[in-house]
Amino acid sequence: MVGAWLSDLYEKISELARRRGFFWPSYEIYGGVSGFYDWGPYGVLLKNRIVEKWRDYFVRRHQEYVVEIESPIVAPSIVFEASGHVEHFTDPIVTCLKCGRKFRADHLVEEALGVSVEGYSVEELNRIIREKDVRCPVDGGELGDVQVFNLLFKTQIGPYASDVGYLRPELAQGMFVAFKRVLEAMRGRLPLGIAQVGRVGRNEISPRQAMIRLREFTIMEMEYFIDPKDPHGSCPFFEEKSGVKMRILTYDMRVRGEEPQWFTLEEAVEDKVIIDRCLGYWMAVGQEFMESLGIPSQAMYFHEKGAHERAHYSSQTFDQMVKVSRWGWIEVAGHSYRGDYDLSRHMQYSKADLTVFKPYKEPRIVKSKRIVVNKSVLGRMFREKSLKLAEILQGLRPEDVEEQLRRQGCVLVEGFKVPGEAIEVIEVEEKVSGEKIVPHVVEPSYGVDRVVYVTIEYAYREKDGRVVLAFPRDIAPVQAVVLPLLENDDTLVREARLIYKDLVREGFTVLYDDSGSIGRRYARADEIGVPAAITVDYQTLEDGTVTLRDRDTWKQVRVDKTRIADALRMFLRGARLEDLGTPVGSSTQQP
RNA sequence: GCGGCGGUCGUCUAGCCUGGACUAGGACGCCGGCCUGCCAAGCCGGAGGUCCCGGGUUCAAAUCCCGGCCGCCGCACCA
Repeated sequence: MVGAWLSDLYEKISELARRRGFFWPSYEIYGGVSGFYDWGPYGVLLKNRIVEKWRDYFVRRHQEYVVEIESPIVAPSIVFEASGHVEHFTDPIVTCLKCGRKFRADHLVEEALGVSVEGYSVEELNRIIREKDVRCPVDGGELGDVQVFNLLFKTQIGPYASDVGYLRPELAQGMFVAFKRVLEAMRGRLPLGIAQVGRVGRNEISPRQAMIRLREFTIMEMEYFIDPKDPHGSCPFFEEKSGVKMRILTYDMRVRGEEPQWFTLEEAVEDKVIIDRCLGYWMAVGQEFMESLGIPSQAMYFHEKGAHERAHYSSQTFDQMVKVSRWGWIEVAGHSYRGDYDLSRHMQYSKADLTVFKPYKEPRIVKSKRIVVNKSVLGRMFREKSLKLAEILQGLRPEDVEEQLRRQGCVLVEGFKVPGEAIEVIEVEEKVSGEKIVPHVVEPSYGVDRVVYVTIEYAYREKDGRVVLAFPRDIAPVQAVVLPLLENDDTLVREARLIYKDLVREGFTVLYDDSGSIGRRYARADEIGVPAAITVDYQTLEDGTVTLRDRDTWKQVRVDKTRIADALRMFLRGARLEDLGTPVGSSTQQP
């Protein structure tokens, strides 16, 4: 019974979503294109509130260290060459000419021949397949040529075809490329979190599962830059969350066939289940963030990826999983330890200095040797060769120069003898006040569309044959509905319109509804998850109070209309209904 | 991309097998009016359909055939 209910929960939600305007497949009037979804009016409101909640948990509460930026969707190809996506986001695929099935060419060759072909080019894979006569593992059919599937959306920047651009498949590169600027703006200190919310594109081969797997979607992501040698200083808020409990399934546990286990953050880090304090901290924040959206902690766990399952940049990754009715456990976030891979690669490709200066507590005196070239002597001796020679001499190791001078009184360079009077090695004392380090990065990255979907799924209730979306009050797309008890009484209608306008002026997202019976209107509002209903009735005309109804209990209290905005604000923050006014007797069944 | 199943007002669906009387019917929802003193009540009226798209067979196609698109399931894929 429960299974049957669960299995069509997805159907019910997509039907509701289309009917009431939460989401639907894009380009419907042209037949649709898979992998693209529109968010409708209430979907956008809900999504915005969830994004705002994420900002609150990840950015605002850590504003001393975490800032948000926005960077472009399109990047020049070099960015994704540096990031490794041009190389690694590409799969070599072969098609069986007999049955049409597609396979990863490298996997097939490795399985068939038992040798590693990692890093082989398409041509090499093709040659091996022909030489060794690798065939379709299903029906033994001959294989076609190896093709390359790159999941990056490719485009062109400006009028020249040679200016290749790509749509970003993740936000991270935007933060890495802008790292130097943001660090400067944040006065050069670590730890530094750079967050971003934005659209990305991945040209999936065959996306399905509604908005669980899309070709274009929104990510909420943070790159948290730390000094790897200072695990404690990198996570100054660790203690606040050290008791947060998370269900974790490590790779080893998975191999042994075990179930996820509960760990406090502190245990997980101490037991080395999580390799880094910051990684663990942000997982704990992520756990609380998802719980604040109404996802129970039992319906979540963190799934550690094995070495071969991880992305090319990661040394540990946990997927944050949430259970949904139709597809079982799905990934809503990835929590990765990216090390210094990305910054190092961008330093290499851009030649920019992306290091962070880490001051010592006390400046250190460092003695070092330096080569001093006497250019006037050198110039007189070697004339036009002297500039070139000076450059080479400066590049030598001081110790080697010293050694040569001591042994033979001169330095041999390019076949020339440079005598002692033209070059000497001196010892200098330098005050060094710090060192340059390449920060490591911890990355929590959320797929917004999936998060919104699971939020809807966990908010879905059926009550007396009616559908209620019981969103947590503070993320409900619409916060209140204002209703005159009867639609044909001008006095009630006028009063309700005034209250509606007042609430709009106060900054709330509010509906006004006077069409149909009061019960129908409550039901309509419940269906899109409006947490509060404010009804103007005949008592309002007498004593100026209105009723405030709780979507989840259907209980009502009377509140003075002049205080309704405050009461609503408190209600949305989680105040108990009973504390906001005087109870209305069970009014539902009165004759 | 392969295989299976499916696609009809906003939504859910009847009709399809067995081609024609289908001017594609119903329910819910939506809009307007009446009624209604608190949980999808009732009455009247109304709007709303490329029967997924294209081609074919036929005197005649929502219905049969082929191709495509989209969806679901399985396989493959998912840095």
